[in-house]
Amino acid sequence: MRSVGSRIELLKIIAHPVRIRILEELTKGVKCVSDFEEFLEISQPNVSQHLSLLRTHGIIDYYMDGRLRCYFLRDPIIPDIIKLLKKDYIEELPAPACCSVTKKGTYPGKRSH
Amino acid sequence: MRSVGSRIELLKIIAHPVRIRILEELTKGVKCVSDFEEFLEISQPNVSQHLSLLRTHGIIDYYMDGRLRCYFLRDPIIPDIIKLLKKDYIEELPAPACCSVTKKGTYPGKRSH
DNA sequence: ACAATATATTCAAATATTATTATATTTTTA
DNA sequence: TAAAAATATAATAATATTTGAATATATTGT
Repeated sequence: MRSVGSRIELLKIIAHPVRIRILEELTKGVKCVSDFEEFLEISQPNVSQHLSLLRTHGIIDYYMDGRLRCYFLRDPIIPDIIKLLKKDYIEELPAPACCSVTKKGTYPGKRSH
Repeated sequence: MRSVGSRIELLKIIAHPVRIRILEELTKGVKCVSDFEEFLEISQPNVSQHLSLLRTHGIIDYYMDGRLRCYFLRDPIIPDIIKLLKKDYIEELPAPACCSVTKKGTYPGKRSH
């Protein structure tokens, strides 16, 4: 099992608009570099850089098909994260009851309300 | 509903070891700054900076209790993310069938395997 | 073998993030 | 009302991230 620490590292890596779009596409199926180049509208070297970063972190991998590199998802947490990013939340979390006590909050003075 | 773009921004903000620990604690309940100072073992200004960042992004908020600031969770996605970070995945995603066709992949040449 | 295609790597510049130090603000107690 | 406690803000320095430009590599077609 991966540690929470390495999961945070993973979050950091994927928390980028281009990389999320790459991963979103890969949840749908295999794609090669020039497929991405087309719909991401960024330069080929930049696409490669993002793919490379994702790959060195074990998030994606590829196989060769002629001179194409066909990328695919490897880390099973990705589809769950993508799903979560699209999940609809209606409200904020309920505010805690006023003046609940924090660790230090056996505060001697008067409470302000 | 929040856009996927703003959710990516949120990911970026929370993808930091200290901030995840703060949020993890807040899923358990209200905490004040000096509570964090204690168990995070970082300086008070640094705690405040992290809290401030989380607050300006609407992820957490606080109420006053005397001179204490009692912080609590606001964004309902946080508990779900924390849960996901701790979720146990046994294997990698299944590799796609060899040589499946990408958009450009009606490749005329021989396949390398 | 040579040209073309698909992709990767390297370097540098611009920008963003992080932690530290010093100082300020606010509320409460004496 | 002055001191203290709790917390915030600002400025800085160190570091990391991001992109762009140029170049390199690898595979296939001729």
